[in-house]
Amino acid sequence: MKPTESELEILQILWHNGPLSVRSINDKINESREVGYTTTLKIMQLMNEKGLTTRDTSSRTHIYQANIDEQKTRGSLLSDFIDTAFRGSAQSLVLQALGSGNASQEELEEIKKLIDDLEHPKTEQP
Amino acid sequence: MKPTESELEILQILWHNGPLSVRSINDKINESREVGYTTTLKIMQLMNEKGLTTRDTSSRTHIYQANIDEQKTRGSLLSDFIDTAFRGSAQSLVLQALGSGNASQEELEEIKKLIDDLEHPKTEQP
DNA sequence: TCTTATCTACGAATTATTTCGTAGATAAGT
DNA sequence: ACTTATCTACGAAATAATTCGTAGATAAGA
Repeated sequence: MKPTESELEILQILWHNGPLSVRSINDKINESREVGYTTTLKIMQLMNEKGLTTRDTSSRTHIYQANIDEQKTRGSLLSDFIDTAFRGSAQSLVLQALGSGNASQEELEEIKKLIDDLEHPKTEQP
Repeated sequence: MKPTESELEILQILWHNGPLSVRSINDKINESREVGYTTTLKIMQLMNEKGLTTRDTSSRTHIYQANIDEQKTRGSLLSDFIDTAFRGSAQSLVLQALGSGNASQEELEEIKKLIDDLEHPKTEQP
């Protein structure tokens, strides 16, 4: 259920580039680190068995696509991470993330807006 | 340099309970999951070799204490996590963390305050 | 004292993940 | 047609992390 590091790396690529061949994904990975083609192939075959991806095998070159939702996956990875690294406190995590100067002025504004929305929820529109 | 899951679990216990024996730590771990005593012992011996902890061996029962800083460790785990799970965007992480209803009213207020401080930095007090 | 409990050290088995070589099939290029 | 490149599948080695059994030393309890 929880993707490994390598699997997550591939999922990110699929989420942001749509369905791709093993070759394309391996090329993208190799932009940042060196990995053999068959390594990537193997991992993607395993991902498929696990249901993390689906693939189109109608042509010789198989085309893979993500089969789990980006938001949901991020969500469960995050709550896992909050538990193990921040002892369950989302607040500590947010304070640390913002405190270390990781966000720009505009981003901070957006976050404030989100908080306001959360604090004063509007009734749903029809 | 980067602690494993088990190591992090132990570090959390040390950070929040001060120097402890292997027995104490193993007891604490067993409150949530079952693990043999020598397993914990082994991991702590490895942690010591890696410099994650120091220990007092003056009595037969060795007393371990954390040798890396909680804030710094959290910080580097977090930036790692933001890179791998949120493609480098601290903003996305914060929005997700707050959006999923993980924070209380008071926590949201505190976060807003922090943002205000970040946006309007005061000159340092002497 | 002697028996039992507790502790460390060590080595090795187990499990999970990543890595890649080789073989066989198909397609592309000449 | 034939030679080369590309693709999948498979198996197995390499690496990393966790798990625990056993042995020997020391302390505690009867």
